[in-house]
Amino acid sequence: MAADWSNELRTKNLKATPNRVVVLETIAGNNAAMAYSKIQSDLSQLDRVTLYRTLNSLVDNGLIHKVLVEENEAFYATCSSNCSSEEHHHQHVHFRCTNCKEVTCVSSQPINQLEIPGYLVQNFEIQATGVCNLCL
Amino acid sequence: MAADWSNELRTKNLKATPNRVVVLETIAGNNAAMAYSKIQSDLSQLDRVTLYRTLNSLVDNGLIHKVLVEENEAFYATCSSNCSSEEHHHQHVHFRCTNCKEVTCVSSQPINQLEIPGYLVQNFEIQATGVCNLCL
DNA sequence: TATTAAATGCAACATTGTTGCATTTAATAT
DNA sequence: ATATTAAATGCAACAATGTTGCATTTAATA
Repeated sequence: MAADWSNELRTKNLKATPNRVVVLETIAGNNAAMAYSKIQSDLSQLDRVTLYRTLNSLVDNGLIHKVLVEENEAFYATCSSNCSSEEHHHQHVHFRCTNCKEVTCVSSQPINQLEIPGYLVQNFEIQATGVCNLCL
Repeated sequence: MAADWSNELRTKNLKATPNRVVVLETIAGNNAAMAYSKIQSDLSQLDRVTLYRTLNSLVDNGLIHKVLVEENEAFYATCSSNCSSEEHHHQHVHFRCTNCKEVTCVSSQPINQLEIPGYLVQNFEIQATGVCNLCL
């Protein structure tokens, strides 16, 4: 996606600090969603609290999204362009491969809208597990 | 669901200890999926490590399932009868209400199977956010 | 270049995850 | 009813992550 993270940050009214840019570059440079522990070890020079606050503000402002899988650890991936501070729209499936353990955002939109009678569905996401294309 | 948790436990080859029964009763007695912190405070007499191991083993053996929402905390709910140690099958949506903050398992099956070209999908679940029937 | 709101780094503490080990207990055989 | 045994428990201890406050630094702007 966006190579110029500084501009992306300013578009979201966030200061384009070196820390934020390197966090975005790190996550975007990962082929799959990136585990929190890997982000932290790859950026071990970065203060832990700063990373914590940076990730939160990037999620809050629609630049990255947080993927929760069955295990405990959170994964992060950069957002497509239609996310904002108000809402994250992900027309993809969060797929966790039981073989290689990678978590990838698969661009497949089998459902465009989820209807639940009596409920107002504002957002939804699908998490799938199985074997990914590379491991098959 | 099952009122006789002792038998349910033995069916899954787990010893029917008082601790496990009270954990199951507590979670089942909650109208919605129960936040970990609430489970712990409701069962504060229970050793924290025992609760941790109990929850894990109940999840592993298909008696409860773990629901992860966008926030950090895990929620737990009892399983329907078709779960096992091999696989959790949940023909429902995990719905988090942005108003009352409750996480409920909504029995709606808008999709029976998820197809992703090139991938083997073994299991999937849907997490939705919005406004629940009680808050509308 | 000066101003200022935001971001950072550090200390400190809270919560939850995790393992090892000695003790207790549920299930089973006798 | 009792003995046996594998599993469960409770406790200590430590690791990882979440979270806040505050003084200092810095990016954006005037």
